[in-house]
Amino acid sequence: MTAGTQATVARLLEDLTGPQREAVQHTDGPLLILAGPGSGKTRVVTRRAAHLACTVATPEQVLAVAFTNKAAREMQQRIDHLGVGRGMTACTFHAFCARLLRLYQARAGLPPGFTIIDQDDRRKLLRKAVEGCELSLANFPPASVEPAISKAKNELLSAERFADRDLDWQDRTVARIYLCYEKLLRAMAALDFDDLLMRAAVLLRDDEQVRAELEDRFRYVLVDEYQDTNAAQYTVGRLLTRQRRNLCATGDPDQSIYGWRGANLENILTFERDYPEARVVRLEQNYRSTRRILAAADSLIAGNLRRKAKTLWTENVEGPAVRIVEVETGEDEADGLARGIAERIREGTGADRIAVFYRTNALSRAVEEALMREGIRYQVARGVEFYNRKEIRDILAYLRVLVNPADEIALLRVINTPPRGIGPTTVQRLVDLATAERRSLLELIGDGEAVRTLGRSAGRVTAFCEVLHGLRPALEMPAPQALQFVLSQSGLYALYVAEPSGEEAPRANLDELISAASVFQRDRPHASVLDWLEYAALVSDVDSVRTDAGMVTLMTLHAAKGLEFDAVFIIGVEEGLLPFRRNDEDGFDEEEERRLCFVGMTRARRWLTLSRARYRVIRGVTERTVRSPFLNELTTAGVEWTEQPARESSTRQPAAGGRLPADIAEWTIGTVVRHPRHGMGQVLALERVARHTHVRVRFEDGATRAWALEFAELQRVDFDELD
DNA sequence: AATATTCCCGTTTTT
DNA sequence: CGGGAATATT
Repeated sequence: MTAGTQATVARLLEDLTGPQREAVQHTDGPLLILAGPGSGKTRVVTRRAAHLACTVATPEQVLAVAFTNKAAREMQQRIDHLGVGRGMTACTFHAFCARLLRLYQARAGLPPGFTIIDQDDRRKLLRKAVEGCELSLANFPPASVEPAISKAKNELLSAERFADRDLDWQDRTVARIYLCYEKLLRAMAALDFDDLLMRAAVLLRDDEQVRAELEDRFRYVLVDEYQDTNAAQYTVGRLLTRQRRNLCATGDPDQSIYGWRGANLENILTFERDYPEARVVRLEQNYRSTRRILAAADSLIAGNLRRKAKTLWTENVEGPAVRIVEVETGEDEADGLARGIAERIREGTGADRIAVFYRTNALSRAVEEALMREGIRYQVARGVEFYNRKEIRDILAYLRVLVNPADEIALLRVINTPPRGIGPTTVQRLVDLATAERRSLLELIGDGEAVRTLGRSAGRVTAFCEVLHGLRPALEMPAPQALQFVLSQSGLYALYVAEPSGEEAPRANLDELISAASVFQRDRPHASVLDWLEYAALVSDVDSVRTDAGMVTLMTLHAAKGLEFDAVFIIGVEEGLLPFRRNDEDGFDEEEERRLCFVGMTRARRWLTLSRARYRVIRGVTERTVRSPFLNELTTAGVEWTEQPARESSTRQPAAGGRLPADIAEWTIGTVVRHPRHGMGQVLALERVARHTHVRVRFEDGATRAWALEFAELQRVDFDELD
């Protein structure tokens, strides 16, 4: 070891605690790092990667796999920052598998230029598959078949093998749909997200040579967020490290929040059984949160049974109380939140150090409005929404057709976008003809003779074909130029940008897409349009969240994993919302919901507020809510409950001797009420009489009384006030 | 064929 | 409430 290397190694081990240092210095053999929130895991992982790269391996031999693009990018940046380890691979599982499959495309039995389709396209295809099986879409909604097929793929069950098993009628039907769906995928040379993992896993499993090559290339493999791996990912990790067994898994069972996507908590819980010789390092000291926040989070997660017991501790200060705020309505909640944030900012916390988390994206709206009213700048992490915009999908579809002529979904999308007079009838005739002659649509469109049979529309189809042909040069261009070129030559520019009466948004979105492509191309100068498409298929909007932009960040609890903020507000902590419950749902997992809440809470460094509204507008209807059981589980002393008064509102009249509802929606049949003289009762009916609403109540004494709503001396009694 | 309208659906989280 | 698909209209 040279003196320079020695100095570097010393620097990598600087300011680490005992367990951290142990993990960083571990080189050969399996390693499990059980890392609690805020325990410096990323630091350990990146230092370890760098340490490997300057002691026992070259950077090229180290592979770090993360779960999200955001995590992968952060890892890459921090490794780069350490100055050693440039040339290391850090990417998501899906990206890694996609790259693998491109590299060994022929050996994997895949067509060149295969398309990666997203959930939307997958739904469309699934729909087609259901129809192809002559089943009713009502009985087999694609959205309900999807999880079954996804699960099968996660378990490396091909359609054939799936169909081979002993199945009940329901599953046999799913098997038929699965087979048909696979046929459609093959026909359009496409893979869905699950295929990427499955095909890569199968390739590694069945192709000795490929595996040997990869094992030789990647000698040290690091899998972050191991608790979120599904069976296919688990297999990839295992197969990649079969000879050397240099698999380092890091994670925290208490932060497993992707069970709904097939993640198997068992993978991390049984790591020690899979790798009996594994070294296990526990990182339990928290450097992030105050004692009170940590204690509250710990008291919550203690309610879970399926976990590895762990003792979180910190030397940090006790800090301000964790606040639980209960308010009347979702609007009150948002208002109070905005005021709370404004106060934080006034007291000196930077806006970019503040975040609002919620269970579902739908909750962001009220918050956005309130923040706008307060004049607070914010950014919303919107998942895949950006890539679902019509204009974005349109332009990507053009590129897809160019790259993969078999991509029929993309072709059908662009054939009449912008409108060029090729209507459903013509399209149907083309599709039928293609099916009958067993030719691809694109081929057919380029066949003058076949097109001529279309009669009047023939000219338009030919014109479209020429447009496509004219777009071909885009394939040779850098991504941003290719996008520009397609935009102008396809007619999309005229449709979305030049259109004087058009909206602003499409233009801005297209601009954003092009600048994203520029950034991509700048970082990867040799990347092709195909690479860009692959990248675009595997990213989400969450990946572009900046934490240095002077803005408050709004995001889902899922997107919050791996981040930290000085002040965190979690809203909508209500039964059914957090924990989230669907009426019929079988897959409900309360422990996972609890972990989700735990993840959110442990993002906070100093201030943590959880709030809940008694009434919330859900799908346009005001509904009563019930306090989340999770709030009741925060039993530590450092938690402070607050009742926030309803905001002043012109619609809310002061009640005579009681609290009057803001509107009738607050009073539903069955609402429990208290009357100053008659005692407790329950609302029997609400009826409109002339310009008044009458409320009819049955009291404990058995009597039924009725008043006009504005004169009733009734006070609503909330569930949680009853004991 | 394109646009306007209605209606009906479902309704989480992300690669 | 809001998006998408089916239906009506121009």
